[in-house]
Order: sequence, then C-alpha cells, then structure tokens
Amino acid sequence: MANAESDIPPFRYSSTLAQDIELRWQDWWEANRAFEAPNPAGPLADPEGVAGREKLFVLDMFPYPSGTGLHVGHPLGFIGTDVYSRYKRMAGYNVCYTMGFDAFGLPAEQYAVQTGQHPAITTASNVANMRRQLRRLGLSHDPRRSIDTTDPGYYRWTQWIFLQIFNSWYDTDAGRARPIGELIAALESGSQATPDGRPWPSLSVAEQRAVVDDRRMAYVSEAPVNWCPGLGTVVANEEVTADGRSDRGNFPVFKRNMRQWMMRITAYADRLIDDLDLLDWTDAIKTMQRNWIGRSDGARVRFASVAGDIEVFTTRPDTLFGATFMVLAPEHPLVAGLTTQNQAAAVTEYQRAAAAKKEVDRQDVGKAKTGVFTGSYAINPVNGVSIPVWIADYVLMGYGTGAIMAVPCGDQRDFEFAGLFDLPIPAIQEPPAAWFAEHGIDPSLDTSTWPLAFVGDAPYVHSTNADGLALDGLSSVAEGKRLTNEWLAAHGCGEGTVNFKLRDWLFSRQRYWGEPFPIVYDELGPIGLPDESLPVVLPETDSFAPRTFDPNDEFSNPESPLDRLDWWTEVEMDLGDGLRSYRRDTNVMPQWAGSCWYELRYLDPTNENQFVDPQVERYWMGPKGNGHPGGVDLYVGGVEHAVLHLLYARFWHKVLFDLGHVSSVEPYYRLFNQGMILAAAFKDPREIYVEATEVVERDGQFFHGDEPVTREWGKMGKSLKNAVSPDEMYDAYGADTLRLYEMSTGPMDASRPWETRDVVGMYRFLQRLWRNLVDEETGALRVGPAADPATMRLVHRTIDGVRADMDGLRINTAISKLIELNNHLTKLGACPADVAVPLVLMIAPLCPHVAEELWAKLGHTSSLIREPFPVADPALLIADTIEMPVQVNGKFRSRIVVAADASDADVEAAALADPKVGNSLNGSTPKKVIVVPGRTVNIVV
RNA sequence: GCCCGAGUGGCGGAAUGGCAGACGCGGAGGACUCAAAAUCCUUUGUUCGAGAGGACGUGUGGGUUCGAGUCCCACCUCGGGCACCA
Repeated sequence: MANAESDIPPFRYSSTLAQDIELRWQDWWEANRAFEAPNPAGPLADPEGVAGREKLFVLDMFPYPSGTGLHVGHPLGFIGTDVYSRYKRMAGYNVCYTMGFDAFGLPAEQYAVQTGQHPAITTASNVANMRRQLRRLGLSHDPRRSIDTTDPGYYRWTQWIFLQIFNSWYDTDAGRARPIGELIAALESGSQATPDGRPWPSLSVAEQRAVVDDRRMAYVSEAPVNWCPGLGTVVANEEVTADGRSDRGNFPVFKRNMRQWMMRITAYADRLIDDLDLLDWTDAIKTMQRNWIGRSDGARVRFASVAGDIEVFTTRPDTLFGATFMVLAPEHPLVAGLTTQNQAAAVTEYQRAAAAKKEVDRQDVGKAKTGVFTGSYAINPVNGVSIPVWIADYVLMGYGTGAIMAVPCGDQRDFEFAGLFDLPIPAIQEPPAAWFAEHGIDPSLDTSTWPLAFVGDAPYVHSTNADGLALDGLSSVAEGKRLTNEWLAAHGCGEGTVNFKLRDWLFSRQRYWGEPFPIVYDELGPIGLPDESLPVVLPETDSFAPRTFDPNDEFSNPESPLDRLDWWTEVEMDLGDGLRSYRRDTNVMPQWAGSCWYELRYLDPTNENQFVDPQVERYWMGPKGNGHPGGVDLYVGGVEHAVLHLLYARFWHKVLFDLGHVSSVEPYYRLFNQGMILAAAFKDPREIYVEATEVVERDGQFFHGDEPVTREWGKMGKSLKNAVSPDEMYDAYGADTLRLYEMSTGPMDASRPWETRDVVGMYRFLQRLWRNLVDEETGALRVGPAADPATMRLVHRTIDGVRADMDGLRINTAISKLIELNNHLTKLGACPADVAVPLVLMIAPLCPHVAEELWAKLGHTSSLIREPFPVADPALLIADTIEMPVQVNGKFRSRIVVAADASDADVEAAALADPKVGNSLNGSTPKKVIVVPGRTVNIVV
C-alpha cells in the first residue's frame, strides 16, 4: 500500500498528470486569449484576423444556470460543438463559438422567495459556478462574447426589440411587418381605411389610438388566456401540457378572459411553415413545427339561423351537400339565441356539465360522443335544406369558429354522432369497390350498411343544385373544393380560407424575475418608451413572489410583484407633450424572450449603440449562397425545444428581418439535436429512488444494501438520484478522457446510457498514445524512425477518414479510426517521427490538453489551435495491391490479393485460381462471374 | 388512433447494396508481482469439430438482387411527437 505510488512510472499518463496538463493549458489559453474570434468591425474588430478566412458560427442552446451545477449528462452537446469548432478552426475557419446564460426564470425566483436572497445574487453565483465547470472541460469559447440575459446591458436590447415589435404592424398585402409610423401615415392619407370606414380625422384621439394599437405586432388584448392560480401567473399555450396543467409546477390551468400582452405570431404562420424548406433541420423537427402551426386549407361557410348567421370552418367545402346537421361548441355565443324553450333545460345542463369537465376528459378521443339539440335549425346555403343545430363538446371553441357543419358520410366523428342520435347520413360520394371490399361489405349508397365514414377521392352524387354548383360525376376532391369555394364566394355565403392551430403568443407574466416591459400607460392605453429611456431596470424589492392562490381557484386574479411597488410604477416623464404622470406596465416578459435573439448579441456583445452592428451581423449571419440562406451555421441542442424556443426565435428573427435589422430570413440554418445521456436509476420496493452509486449487482439482480431494487433508465439528474458529477471524472481520469468517452459512446444525435465503468477505455487509449510518444520514466519525447510505407498509408487513410467524420459530426467513428492508428503504432513500439505531427494534430480537437502538451514536447513553442489540420496525400490513399473477398453464390469463401489496377479478367482469373474457391466449386463450372472492381468477386454456379 | 424514429454479441455501438460485429467495455487465459491493484500481451457472436474447416447468425414473415443489417411489402416490439383540430 505504502509503495503503491512508486510502482507507477513517474511520467505515465495518470489522472494526476492529466489534471496538471489540463489546468496548465486552460490557464495558457486564457492568458493568451487563444479563442477570440475577430469581427470585421467594431470593438472586436481585427481585419487581418478576418481576411482570407471563411466564417463559421457554431452555437449551443445556452443553459439555464441552475444552482445544482452540471452533471455529466449536460455537456454532451457542448463537447460536440467544441470538437467541431476546434476542428474547423484548424481547417482555417474564423469560428464564432461562445456560451451565454439564459438566467431569467422561475427557479431563481422561487429560491429568492424561500430565502429572501435577491435572484440577481443567486444567478451571479450560479453563472460563475457554471463558467468554472465549463472551463474545466476545456471548451474553446470566446469569453468576450459571453452574455447573461439578466444583465441590463443585455435586456436593454431585449426591451428594444420588444419596442420594435410593438412599433410595427403586419402588412398582409406586402406580406411583411412594417413600422407603425407607415400605418399611421396611410390612415392619415386615407390609403388605409379605418375599421368602420369613418374618415381618420373624424375619429377622436382615443379612437385613433385604439385603431393603431389594434394593428400592432405586440398588443394588449382581452383574450382567452391560460390562468394558473397555483403559479399566480398566466402561461402560453405552449406551456400547457396535454392534460391541461402547467408545464412548470403541474398546476391546473384555466381558460379565462384577461387583458394581457400578445404577440402576433399568427401573422407569420405561413412564412414559418414555408421557410422550413430553406433549413437543414431533421424532418422530425420540421414536422413538429408544421403540426404545431397546424395549417389547414378550407372554407368559411355561413348558415342562416334565427340567431343570425352561424359561421363554420371546414376543410371539405365540397361535402356541403352531405351536411345534415350542425354542431356548436357548448360555449358558442350563439347557443343562447338558438336554444328553444323546450330545449332550454337540457342545453343549460349540458353546458354546465361541459364547463365542469377538465380539458383532459373533453379531449379523450376514445370516449363516446355526447350532445344536445338546441331546438333550432339553420339553412344549408347550397341546397336550402333546413338542418338541426346541436351542441356537443367534441367541437372546441378554441379552433376554427367553434362551430362545424356535420357531414356524417364523410367524417368519422360526425358519422358516430349521427349514428348515436339517429340523424340522417346521406351518401354524397360513391366510394370505390376496393373500399367496400376492404371493409367486407357490398357496394351500396345505403350508408346504414357502412361501418364508417368514407374519406377520399370518389365521384360525387346528389351534389348539384339549381343555382350553378354541379359536382356530380366529378371525382377529384381538390376540384370539388375549388368549385364550391368559387360558388360560395359568388353567392356571398362563404369563401375559401386558411385556418391555423397556432394562436397568438401570450407574452406577459405576472412574476418578478424577468424583463420589465418598456411600456407606460396613460388614460388611453399603452405607450412605448423612447429608446433613450432603456434599459427599464428591474426595480429592487424584497418581495419577489406573485400572489398565488389555491391551484383550483379558477376565479382568482393575477397580482404581479411589480404591482406592489408604487414608487416604481407611478412615474412622471416627458414623452413629447410635457411632464405628465404615467403608470408603468407591471408585467415581465416570459423566459423565452431572452433566448429569442441571443445569438445576435454574441456577435457584438459590447455595442452600446445598436443591438448588433449591421456589418458584423452580415459577416456572421448573412446569406452565403449555394442554398445557404444565412443564419447560424450549426445550432446544437435538445429536441425538447423543437416547438417553443425555435418557433419564438424564428418569429422574432423574421420581424427583425422585415424591419431591416438583420440580413437572414432565418436565424438557425443547420439544427442538430443531440441525444440525451441516460443513466440507470433504481427503485426500492416502496417505489422510492435510491442512490444509484450505492446499488450493487449480484447474480444479475440489483441490491441496495440487502434490499432488492428494480432498475430503469432515465434522464440523468437529481430526481432519479443517478447524477454523476464531472468533478468525479476529472479526479479519476481528467477532462480529456471525459470528452473522449462522451464522444465515443455513440453518434451525437443518439441518446445513450452512461456507464462509469466504460470510461476507463478512453483513459487507456490516451495512456497508450502518450506512451507511444513519451518516455514514461523521463518524460522526454521518444519517437521511432521514419514510418514504413504501410504505416504511412494508414496515417493518410486515417486523416482522410477523420476529416470526413468530423465534417459529418460523426465524432464517434473519428475516434475509433484514431484508436486503430494508435494501436498500430503501439505494435511498432513507438510512434515514427514523421507520424507524430499528424497524429497529435488529429487528436487535438478531441482531447486538446494532452495534444497541446505533446505538441510542446515535439518542440513547438506555441499552441496548435490554429495549426492546419492534416491533409491526406491522395497518392497514399491508393495501395499497389488490394485484397478482395471472393464469394461463391453470394457466400464468402476466400480472399485474393490482386494489383490495384488489375483488369476484371485478371481478377476473375485470380479468383478462379484460388484453391479454396476451387474446393467450394467442387468441379462445377461457373455460370457467371461478377467482378465489382475494388470490392468483391462473386462466382455463380 | 395518426405521424416520425429505432430494433445488430453479455453491454455501448460500427458497417457508399459487396468479408456483419470496426472501436470501446465486460469475460477468459497469460506476463509482471510474495500477492493484489495498475499496466502489458493473447483471446472472445453462437454452434459442430481434436484440427483443418464447416453450419447458423443483424426483431418476425415474405420479396427484389449475382449478392440484403442496408432496398420493397406486411407484421411485432420499443422510443418520441400529436391527438375529437372540423
């Protein structure tokens, strides 16, 4: 025991040596400002550094600086982007790579509520701790560019962008946002009409303000919002889970009408869908965004009734002749006017029951349909038929118009509903024979024999009226829709339209730890503050909590912490018409605000006059041609942001583009979703998680002490008690080993289990690599004589393969190629002198610290971070002779060695001459011989 | 229910339609050691065989092909997303 240390050679690559090397080089990089990426202009300008180098903008989704610090599951993506950035830097690119902190949000606020400590203090210390942990990994960030969303120097520009959005409107004719001043000018000149057609000058000031405010991209609206009494704040649709609870805290959420800030993201719905085609993202993410936006093409149709026109949205206007009843959502405003005396009791009872139901139960697809007849009828505009109007909770007030026309023969839900309440189901299309066969019934237009509704292209029947709409015989749904839409428009009872699931973005929160709105109110409404008054600094207080309520108290009202600060909310200022009193907006922005544009601030983090210098922005974000529409070149992050962050950030970016502040239409050109690190978690018989490190395996069973436990795999973290700290890994192996391990366990986009016992493999690799170059007794460089031709060819094949793998972010296979090369060198006894340089340069992006140390031992006095990455010599990629497998009837039988440039005939002859092949043929004559040059020979008998 | 992914040794995973299992872990054997750890070397898909060598083998069943883990069809399982969206 006492002598254990002395057995190890003094200069073996051990964890102590690794730590010494790593800390030294981290200090050196910092002292020498090694990773600073120059800008073409502004404070970070270095025209020489920019000249002649292509730019590359690599971005990680920035983290929330939590108090618990990092575990080894967090930095998977960060290591990946660092490897890529280091590789690209060596390949000659000017790489912008840094890290910021998304530091507004609930945890810091909740911690403040509990402890009374100001969230700014907790945030600062969490950020400092996270910076330290990330630095220890050796990430090659440009520290000058780092930002923190809670810094007034940053959120000043978040507020400025809010004002840009507030001070703009969406011009649907131009298809883009424009400054609000241009709308006002158009209203004044009369080229834009007022909503009710009165001339602009005849409107009162209040009316004029209201007209303009209603058109703004950011607007205050009395609208149905998600009120969460348990959190004491409203939340966005995107933050409500499928079962109607809050994303954070899991409290019930209620739909309530409240005055809140909204962002007109729906104006961009089409562009947000269409521009996905420009992007290098996975189809999975694009599909999620498309589904969320939920575009559907159809028509609005108006049915006359005693209570006025009932407007419905339908994607199948062509089936209007099959509409035999209508269904309204129970909350629909026309229900009261439609309900007859006879039905009043039943309708009221149904409405009450529907209101009491939770969103979850209402949206349960499996359950049987329910509904009540209102007693009234409406007129089907295409055939004048009077059809009953029902209410049912399968129709949702929040989608379309909250009312549908029911076509039971062509819609499964309507089919079920009609069956249940004995409503007629006339056929209006003649389904093909195959459809009847598939469902095992005889072809018939008697729908009582049909097991379900028919949806698809098929000839129309009974779909012609006396008024010029004739679909009978037509068998194209698209054509049927087109003709119907034309007819509806011509007869003034409807028109083709597009409907979206996407709602406007609820943008205000009744909390403390967020960006204050740069807005004050006078008696007429909100007024955007002038740019000079930014930042509107979050006021100091010691009372951080919003008023919260019983989570089920639906009728409580929000009260934000800022509401209580009269000294702050009541202001006197001169906004151009003399000193007057105003009241500040007491909401704060949602946490998404700061992450909607942070990549732009990385580019020009210290600019006091602009959120980003246009020249700098164009350099890093501008369109590059070749189908690259501009934007971040590589954005890496978790799939959990597929909808929320990515949709909001794209929206802000498009507004900034429309207003001429940025040069690319999209912020993130290439998106890469890294996988998660999973870890085994163990539950005892009481279903309580136990500390994973304390679990032992015996005979394939797992035990915690003497108690048997069950294993499951989950996201690494505190709640599953399975987190592994990077500090443990640094102590046991060093950061280079940890980096290699995380990168080697699989492709970047795959989730993979963490196995602490596997980490040693990469440690051994580094140890062997080190030993191939360094004398373990003296620490001196130790290289062998020049490489033999076979070794040299292997080196160049490795260079070629590693470059391709790095470019394709296949870091795991790049590592195996390097291990193979190193294993070959191990057999040689030492690394040949002429292999040392390319070897060290190739490992540099992966394990930069040990690479720097070896580079120094090779006699260099400076860092290798900008040394050119090795380039393969094409001549060495081709061998004189090659080995080819020979198959007989597709089964591998033997190998032959032939000249690389041998003709097919020569290869065939060599294959047939091989004794093992002869055995397999066993005297029979080949019918055919297939030679795939350079690949294989297959002999068919 | 619908839409995406993915199923390969004991484990993580590799394989432009062309030698399945690279690389790593783990296992086995050996070297060093009084011994152990660390390190190094050999070996390691299953199976038959003393061996040479053979058979089988990428979730299941079909198909295309000289040749299929890879392409096509159907099914099963797991993971993710959406879910009465008219």
